[in-house]
Amino acid sequence: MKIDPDNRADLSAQIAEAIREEIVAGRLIVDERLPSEAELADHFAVSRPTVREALKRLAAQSLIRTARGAFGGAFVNRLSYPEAYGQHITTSTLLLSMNSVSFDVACEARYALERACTPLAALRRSPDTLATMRAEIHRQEQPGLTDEAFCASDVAFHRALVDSAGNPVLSYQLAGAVEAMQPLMNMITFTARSRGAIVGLHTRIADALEGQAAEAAQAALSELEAYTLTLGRDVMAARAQSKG
Amino acid sequence: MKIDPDNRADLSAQIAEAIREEIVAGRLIVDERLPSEAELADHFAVSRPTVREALKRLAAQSLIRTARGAFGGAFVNRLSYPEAYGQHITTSTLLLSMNSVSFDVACEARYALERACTPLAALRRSPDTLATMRAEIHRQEQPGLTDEAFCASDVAFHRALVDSAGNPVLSYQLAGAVEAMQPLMNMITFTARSRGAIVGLHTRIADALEGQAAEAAQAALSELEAYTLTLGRDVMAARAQSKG
DNA sequence: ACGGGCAAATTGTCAGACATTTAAATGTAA
DNA sequence: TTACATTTAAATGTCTGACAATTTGCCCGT
Repeated sequence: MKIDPDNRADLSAQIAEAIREEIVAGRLIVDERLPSEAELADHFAVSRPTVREALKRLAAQSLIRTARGAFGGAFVNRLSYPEAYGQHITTSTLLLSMNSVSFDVACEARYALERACTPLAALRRSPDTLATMRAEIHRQEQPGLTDEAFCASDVAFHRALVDSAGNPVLSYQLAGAVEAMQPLMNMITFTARSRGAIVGLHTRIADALEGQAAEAAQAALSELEAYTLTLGRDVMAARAQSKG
Repeated sequence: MKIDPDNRADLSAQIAEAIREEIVAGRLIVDERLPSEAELADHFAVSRPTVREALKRLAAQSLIRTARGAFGGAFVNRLSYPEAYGQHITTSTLLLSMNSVSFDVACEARYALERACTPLAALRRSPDTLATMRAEIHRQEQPGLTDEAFCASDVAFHRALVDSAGNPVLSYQLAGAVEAMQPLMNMITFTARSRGAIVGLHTRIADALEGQAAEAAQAALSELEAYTLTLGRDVMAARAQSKG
């Protein structure tokens, strides 16, 4: 575990990278304790603040956790699903918002990925995820719901759909796609008419999954994609017009 | 932008979180300059090293970049696709390796996601991505190839397949699934016979995409999934036996 | 045997200083 | 006037040393 003495990059970045490689390569295993900050400073021939900056970088990525006190220190962290979810969603959301990704492209990606789940979801859907979908549909039928709350419920419905596939890796990968769309969806004004159409398609999807009809679920999902696309395009067109 | 004075968590973590929220909410926009470290230290009533630790946390997530010198400082970073790719891949790889995800589950997720790409890939495949797939197939036919190099080429082939869909958001989301499988795939010993079978299926996929036959591509992909699964299960069974 | 307090180890935070880098401002010469 | 060299100011990068807060284990007295 060494750093390049004539590298001009930040020492703390180099040290963080060196330790990260040890973790990724499996030479530092989960729950293993790293040397103390003083020992690391000695090893890399830098000061303690520099080591600390490196450790904070790793902590920000959930690669390590720290504990104070005797027998405390920095430990290799077991990356949990919730932590990974959070990081993935933050990154995906920022990637979309900062790179002016079009509504069309984001929408296409999201629905393509969701369609990938439907065969598995139809096979394995549980009473639990079905109940969640029904509950969200019911929420979406409430007339007093704000657009934002409607969107949030929409995300919850789609997450339940993805979770129905019963594959945590799939759920993790799709969390980014589904959640990252929310800011874009939030720009849409949902009329009573469009809400009705969406709720109808959600119901068709839930019914299809309950009846284990993968094809029907995919068809409804595709219709929902087409409908969402028209809603999004209307918003974008209106925005473009008000700008120009 | 404030921090809770009676929060027992690390000050640097609180400060990083406060700034991150400003960025995610869009109140700090891309390329905007943050106050200098001294000013931030003053604002949050902490010392400069504490502020620096917070900034390093944000830098580790590519949320900010720093520049030295006059008119330097910390700037909100535009999250680029390559940066997001890297973070996503690291997180996905560690998530799989640290949570003892079974070969079956990872394999199922990966191929389900790839199948989601094939309709779009058949529609939009470019000469460029087709050439990449052909080149990787050719590489995979070389007899002297190590198992590791074969795996790396396999990943490159599948990435080209995903990129064929021409949707950068889709490519980004799938990068994690495809790359994170590599360590698991690296445990497999590829015999000449199994390599031949895989190359054959790769060729069928490339041919199908070139002929814009989405159905045929999906069928070949499903066969590849089934074959990969048997290879993986053999390895896992052998491992379990040597252990017990 | 049990509980309380003490010591040690470790991270968290602070203060101040110096080094390094960068770009703008300034000065100088052709 | 223009081009180039120098100075200067501002900012991050790094170091040193110190103290605070926290946690654990151990010793000691009851």
